[in-house]
Amino acid sequence: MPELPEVEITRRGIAPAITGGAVQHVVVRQQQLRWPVPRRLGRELAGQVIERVDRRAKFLLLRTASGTLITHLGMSGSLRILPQGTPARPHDHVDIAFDNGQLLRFTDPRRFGCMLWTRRDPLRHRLLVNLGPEPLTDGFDGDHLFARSRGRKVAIKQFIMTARVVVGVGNIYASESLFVAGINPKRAAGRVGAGRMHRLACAIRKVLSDAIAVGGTTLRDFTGGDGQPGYFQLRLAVYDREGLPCEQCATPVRRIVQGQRSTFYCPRCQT
DNA sequence: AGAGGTACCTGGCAGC
DNA sequence: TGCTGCCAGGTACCTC
Repeated sequence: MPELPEVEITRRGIAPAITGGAVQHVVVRQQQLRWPVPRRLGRELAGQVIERVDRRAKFLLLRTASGTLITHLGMSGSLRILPQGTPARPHDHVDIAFDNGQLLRFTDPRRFGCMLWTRRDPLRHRLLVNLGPEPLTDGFDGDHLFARSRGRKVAIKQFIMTARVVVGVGNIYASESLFVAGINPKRAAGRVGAGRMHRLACAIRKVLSDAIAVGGTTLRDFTGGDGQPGYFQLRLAVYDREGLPCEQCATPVRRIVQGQRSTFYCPRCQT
């Protein structure tokens, strides 16, 4: 479900409800997520005040004075604020109850998400320490993409989905960004010139920030952290539009598979 | 070092 | 109606 915009929407949805709140107790119904939920999570969190809710890549960081909850929504996860006492439904794996009566509920049918705890600087955690720059901050631009891609034969689409290169570009927005930049997704990363890399970096920024501005892309049942469905669907130019006319030239949008993931592009506009 | 494939898991849907 | 097979937003980890 979530790409970076959806994770950011979730962060903005839950942060006002839980920042400054003290954790009353934690209920873990399903410990087997991507990695096991630590048994000590409830003990560590009980009584702690959430000082900030940060995001790094697609990880959400719930910071307290004694440690940080690191969570990821995987493919199908969501975090929502609910009133305490809301009955749990299937796949509601973790509840964090707050002393103000609120409940932060983690739901994840496919269980590719995670909930971990660290007492150390979370940015030095093994899952975060090797991540590339955030696409919406200053450390990311065309020069960075150009420098990192020289000599690389991997397809540009897979290159921009590599977390060590840049974080937060998932399967949907990779296709969309390449369409905006007019680059064929099959092109070797090392054979995209500096000017086009600049355009690509701009396209990634624009696609992601537009998606955040409209509340994420609605796919199936995505809902933001405030429980409001992401109804304001960003119109996607190519993703999931196989055979439909390109909005620029009317050529049918093509679907291919790269690295076992679907890619959509216009064979005429993207070279 | 880089490229490519596998693994984790469930649900929805098309096709028969 | 019910079965089978395929597809899905992510990413760590394995081998070659």
